[in-house]
Amino acid sequence: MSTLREKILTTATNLFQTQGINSTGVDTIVAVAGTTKMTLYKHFHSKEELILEVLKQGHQDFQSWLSDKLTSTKKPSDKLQKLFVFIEEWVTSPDFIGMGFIKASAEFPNEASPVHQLSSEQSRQFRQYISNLASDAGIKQADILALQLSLLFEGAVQAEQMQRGSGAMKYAKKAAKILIDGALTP
Amino acid sequence: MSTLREKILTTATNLFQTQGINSTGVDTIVAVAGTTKMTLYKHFHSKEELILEVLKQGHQDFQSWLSDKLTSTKKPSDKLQKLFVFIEEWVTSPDFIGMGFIKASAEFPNEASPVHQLSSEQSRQFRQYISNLASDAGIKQADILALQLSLLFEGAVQAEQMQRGSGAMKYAKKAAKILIDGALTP
DNA sequence: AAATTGCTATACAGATTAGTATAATAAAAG
DNA sequence: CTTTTATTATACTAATCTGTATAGCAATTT
Repeated sequence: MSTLREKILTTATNLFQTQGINSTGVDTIVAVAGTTKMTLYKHFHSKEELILEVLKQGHQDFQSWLSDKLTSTKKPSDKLQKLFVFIEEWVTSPDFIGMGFIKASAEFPNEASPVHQLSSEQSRQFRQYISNLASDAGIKQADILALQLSLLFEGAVQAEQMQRGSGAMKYAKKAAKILIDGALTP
Repeated sequence: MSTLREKILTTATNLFQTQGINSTGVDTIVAVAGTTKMTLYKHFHSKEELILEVLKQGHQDFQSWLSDKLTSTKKPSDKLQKLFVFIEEWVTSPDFIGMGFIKASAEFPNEASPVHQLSSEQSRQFRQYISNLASDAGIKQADILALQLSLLFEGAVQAEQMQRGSGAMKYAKKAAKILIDGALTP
């Protein structure tokens, strides 16, 4: 396993989030990663492929991290509540740089774009993950609640990126609690 | 008053939203608008100024449209509820192309960028507008409710852009009603 | 009639972009 | 020892980008 490939991936992840995807050239990526363009293009056939791999890696890391965090919580209805607690920790941690698929879908609005399609798919997967948690908690219309919670989540990530330290996720969490409690007691 | 300036503005607004801001060159804008680069640069000193003007115009149009819609509703507490009804109409209308400041802040993540700063300011203004409606309705912690409602709004606009016809705003509206009702009856 | 104004058309400069070609270096594997 | 593999370094191509320079046209204004 090449360590340079991972170095390029993490460097690109950071630059894409902090400077924008289209605004970050491959020359900048290799310079920061401390390698050359030839090496980058041996590991990734094109910039688009690099973008897609960055998205895949980021989403996988996030989902793994979240699943790990939630294993300690046993009761299904508690998991749904804990979800936003952990997400708030993540968002307010100093090394939070945003959610890949949110920025990517904004920078690639054309629905025919592979980047847009992957972003859309990842957003759908995350919503499905929440929906499964809601189902396990015995909530009837789990899909609807999952959609509403994901709106709060994505809106808060966006708000946090627009102005760091806005505390958006704190109040998203409180709103989520109201919606979850409402869905739990029919 | 030049009509070409407006033509350039509306053309740029559409292209920015459908193709992305950084992905849309001034050559494309003038070609679609049916004019030349010289004319564009007579009306706007730079592409950045054009972007800023597009944002200002879009935000002003949206706020005017929303204020007009809400004048027919007299009772303050009803206004807050009606807000999401009108916004859902707007989002589901066929000529909906998204919210300028949401995409702009994603494409210009650097906080030092004037485009990012204006986007952030417009988001803040919209939240303040909601907060004022909440205050008029007699809600105590109006700022918190306004933040939560704006998260639902921005999340839903984002979701609608990620997948048209997702119906995200419909359920954002229902979530908003729950939060508003909860805030109205303490 | 002359001058100003708004716009078109075209060509260009200078910078940046994604991606490739080629040669050299260093280390590991045969 | 020799060959393969991974990487570096540099130079390059071809396209694209923002912004400007120059010249001309057409309508309005003075």
